Amino acid sequence: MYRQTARTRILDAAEELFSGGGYDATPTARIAELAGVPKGLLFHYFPRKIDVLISLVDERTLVTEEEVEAVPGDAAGALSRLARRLPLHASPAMRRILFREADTHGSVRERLGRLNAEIIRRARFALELAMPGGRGDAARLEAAAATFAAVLLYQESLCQLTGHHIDPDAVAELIVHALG
Amino acid sequence: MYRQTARTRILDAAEELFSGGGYDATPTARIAELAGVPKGLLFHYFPRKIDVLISLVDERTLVTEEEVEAVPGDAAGALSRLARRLPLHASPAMRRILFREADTHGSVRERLGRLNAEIIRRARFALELAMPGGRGDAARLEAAAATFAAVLLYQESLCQLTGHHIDPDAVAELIVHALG
Amino acid sequence: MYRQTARTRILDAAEELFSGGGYDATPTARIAELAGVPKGLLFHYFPRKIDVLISLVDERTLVTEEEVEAVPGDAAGALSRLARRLPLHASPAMRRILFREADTHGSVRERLGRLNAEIIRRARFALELAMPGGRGDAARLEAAAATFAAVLLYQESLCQLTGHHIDPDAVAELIVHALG
Amino acid sequence: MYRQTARTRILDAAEELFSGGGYDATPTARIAELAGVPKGLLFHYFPRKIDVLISLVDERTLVTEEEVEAVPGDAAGALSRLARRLPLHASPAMRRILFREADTHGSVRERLGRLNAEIIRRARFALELAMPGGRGDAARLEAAAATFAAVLLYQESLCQLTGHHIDPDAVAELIVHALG
DNA sequence: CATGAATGAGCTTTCATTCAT
DNA sequence: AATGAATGAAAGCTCATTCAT
Repeated sequence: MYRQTARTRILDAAEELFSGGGYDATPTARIAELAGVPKGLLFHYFPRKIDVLISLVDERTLVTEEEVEAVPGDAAGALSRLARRLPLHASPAMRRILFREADTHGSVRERLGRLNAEIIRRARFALELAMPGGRGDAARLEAAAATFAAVLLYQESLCQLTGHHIDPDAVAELIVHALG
Repeated sequence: MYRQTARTRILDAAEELFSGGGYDATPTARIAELAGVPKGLLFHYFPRKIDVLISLVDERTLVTEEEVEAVPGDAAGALSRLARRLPLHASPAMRRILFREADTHGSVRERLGRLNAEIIRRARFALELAMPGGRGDAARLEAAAATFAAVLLYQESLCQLTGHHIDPDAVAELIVHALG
Repeated sequence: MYRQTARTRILDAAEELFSGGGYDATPTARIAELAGVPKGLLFHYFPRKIDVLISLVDERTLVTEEEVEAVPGDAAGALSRLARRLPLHASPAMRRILFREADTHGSVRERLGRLNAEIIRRARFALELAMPGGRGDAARLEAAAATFAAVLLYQESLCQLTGHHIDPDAVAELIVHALG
Repeated sequence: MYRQTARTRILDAAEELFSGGGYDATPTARIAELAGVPKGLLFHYFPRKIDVLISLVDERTLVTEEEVEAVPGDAAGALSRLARRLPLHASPAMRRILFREADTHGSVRERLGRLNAEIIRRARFALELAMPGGRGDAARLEAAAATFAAVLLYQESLCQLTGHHIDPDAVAELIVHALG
């Protein structure tokens, strides 16, 4: 009746519900209901509840690790671009799931770790290329990259939890200035 | 039989278990068991499960908001000191609970919000006092304070989730350099 | 395993137990046990315990409100027939439940109210038709109908609670005589 | 601290709560709370919960069984007076308890049985004395007395449950007319 | 008498998961 | 693949009752 769409609709429903109320607080029955499929079918596609989360992260979250070109001399611009285009292909809902359920299952944690590493790598790359002459030692550069990654990763959560908004562009400019 | 200790032991047990497996994944029965009290007694002190979490945050978490002295000229030192002494009186376990269960209940979120605001306030204060002449505009100072707060708040989670360690002292030095 | 019978067996068991010990004093576990189904299945069909009672009243209690023919001149006979055939399709057990749990839930109360109204309507109809000339004013006729309804409704409870038996036929004859 | 009032206040509270929500639905804790006494004290005065109900019925319900004078010739008046002054000394709340909890415990049932018997006895007495010559045979007189008792006992419940009001005076007049 | 912490059996309800069709 | 009834362990919570002080 649903052909290949049943599985997709289950994942759609789970994405919405996990992102809203959290994995633990979402019964499989509600996922099936929202997906419009019978409860049994859910377990046909995903033998255990955790498999829904795992598949979600596996299939709807992609940390892009390809090389990026950087324009020497415009480190701030490169960081801003990084902020606007996280190396993460994922819907806002999936992002929330990724951060929220990081300790629910290893596969989620692993994905988040990869994302963090990739952001750091790119930030480091941008800063290195952009600041010729290697002013500022390696340790400071490392701290700068890690700081930028932390801000990017938690900016959204922080805003949601504390109401305090952080402007990534301002942080980018700040960091570049620190290394300039 | 337990005098005034039963309630305390329940909170002790909850602190340990919530910090370990999370609020949702911890049955009240296990809390009681670890506390060495009958299940019913838990509900004598805490009518609903969520009240255990609320009391924990209420009683074992204190965001200190008193004024702090700052030494003009040593902004990096002030930030380092802030990092080493968060304006938060709480055990490591309670800290984990605070960050992890922020979306489980409003009272937890509120406490985390207050903590964030207080860190930003102190960081701003330290930076303002330390950099005479007001070099660097207000917006940049604001970004610097918020960045430092984000790093302090999530440093521990980040390390736990991604394995990547951030050195707050290095970040402090970086930020001060940016405003210098 | 049970086909369409599981739900029926649950209602059967509930009917027996509610009628015996009362709604409040009957644990859902005993209903399931008597029905020979697992506890969980009861909540599959009836999400809350009260839904068992509501369904019971809804499905196993019918107040028939169709018109009735009355033989002019034989009011006592009509009332006796009314007593023997209450406009209520329900087992003796369901009758007991109806009277006993009237304040447990609105739906039970509503059903009992409808039954009372219907008995009064029929009694009035029988008396009106049977006594040509309208001897006895309207108020007396109304009191007669209400009295007969009260006796019919509570006759069984009264007997059970006080041990005192009332003969509806004698009351019918009495009432007709009063209006004669 | 309360001297002899504690026990009284417990009974007061129980009377209010039993009459409102019913015996089963009233926790002993709420009784103690409303009475303003600690839970333990309740069980000092009443070892089991049911003892509260029993004491209530024992002490706050009195079926008066003394002789009554009847005025020959005014049966309707005698019945009306009986309706207005039930041979029952009890608050409206206690009345509700008596009818509602009749199957909760034997002592309540017994009291209700005594009340019913006494009403029948008085109604019979009034009718016998008032109608000289013994018109109407004994069986009809018996039915008349029982009918009047049924109406008096359940009039209040009926009104509460079905919304239908019965006027005892009209029933009195009706019954007397039936025997006249 | 007075107190309220302590006790544990039992309650309703939830839920992931299985399985026959 | 599709269906939803079936299952039972476990959850949160209630409550009459006990008891040490």
